[in-house]
Amino acid sequence: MARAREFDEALALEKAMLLFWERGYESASLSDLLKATDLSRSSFYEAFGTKRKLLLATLARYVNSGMCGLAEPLFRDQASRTEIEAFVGNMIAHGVCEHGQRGCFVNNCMAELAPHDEEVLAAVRMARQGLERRLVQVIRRGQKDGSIASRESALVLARFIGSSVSGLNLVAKSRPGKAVLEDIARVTLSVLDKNSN
Amino acid sequence: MARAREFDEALALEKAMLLFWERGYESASLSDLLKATDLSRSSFYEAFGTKRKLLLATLARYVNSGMCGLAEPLFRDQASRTEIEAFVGNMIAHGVCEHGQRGCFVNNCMAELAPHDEEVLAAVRMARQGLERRLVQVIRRGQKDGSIASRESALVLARFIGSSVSGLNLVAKSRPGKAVLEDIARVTLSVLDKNSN
DNA sequence: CAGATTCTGGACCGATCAGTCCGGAATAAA
DNA sequence: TTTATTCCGGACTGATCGGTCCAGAATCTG
Repeated sequence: MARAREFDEALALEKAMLLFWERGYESASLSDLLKATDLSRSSFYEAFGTKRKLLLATLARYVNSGMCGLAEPLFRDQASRTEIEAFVGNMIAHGVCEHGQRGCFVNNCMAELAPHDEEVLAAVRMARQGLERRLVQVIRRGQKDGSIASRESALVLARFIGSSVSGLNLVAKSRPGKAVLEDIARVTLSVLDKNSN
Repeated sequence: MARAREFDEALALEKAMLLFWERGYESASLSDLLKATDLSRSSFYEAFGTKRKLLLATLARYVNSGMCGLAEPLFRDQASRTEIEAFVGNMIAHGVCEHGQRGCFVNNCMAELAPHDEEVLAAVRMARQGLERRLVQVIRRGQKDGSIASRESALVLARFIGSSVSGLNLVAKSRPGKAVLEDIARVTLSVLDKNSN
């Protein structure tokens, strides 16, 4: 009866996400988005509604893909301290790769839009909370198996790690070099040590 | 001979900075800037050139005002651990105040513009470097007077503190509440402790 | 094939963007 | 007052913004 859709909506969503991620929301224009997704104007609006709705959609995609895999170690079974270190390692690797200046998409949205957009703020909060909850589980496991100190509660440590990783991602945008990021990560992780002196 | 300038350029610069700080660069339109500075279009261009030049000028102003006073404790004579704590305390206070969603102007510029604007990147790097250098001095003093552990070099600790404060400022944009920020700050500062277990 | 449906390129919309320019009002010194 | 200088409101530019709409091409079922 009807003509079949000829473009891959999921793929277009990902392409759009990459553009928002790289350029931010405001400075990614509609023409940029059309070029990146290779969609016609009509198909674009048919598929995604408005630019703003598309942003929310890409944000959701990013979050429930585990930050595009960067947070994958944390979601392994039996994840403990080793996986936290792998997670932080992923952040460093991403921070020095060819697209390192992108940082973390959630953080970018938080910085650019959260202060003036309630909906984005809510989405970003959910994302942060999701990561924090998982970090609490992993840290708790680490505290049980002895790889992580118990002098601070798992919740407090999770918040600290979450904040530190955000800082790391942000600092990476000034391209300070891998060694600097590794120094920061090392000190950050030392907080988890049982004996740090 | 000539008519005297009737507006306060320094004041206008500050007003413009506040607008950029709150709204970011892209979404602060020229009309917004004119309204905020209370300048006519002509006077604006006469005084500041382009919007972009104005941004650089406000960024410079912010930096060499010591982040609008937030970093003031660090620049006191004999500054040591206490002043680092005061600095972090200022960040928290700023993060929960009525304009808390502004975060740090340098960080905002870094997040929004540094990846695609070489000049902003350079300015941001200079700013970060300035803070880092001062932190090194202060930490070194702390290590001498015994208030800060020496297991890590002053430079590494300075980078860690700098990154952590950036993270704190960023996290504050999601308005997590003062208690959360204080938890994060406490753990961050515990890295400076001689015995943290 | 016919008919139904959907795709797509591009014209078009009003609004806004950053930036330029001019002419008259205001203000000064001489 | 004359003259020089600056200030400023507002008209104006070309470009671009996000978003709508339509006509025709393409693709399907029957």
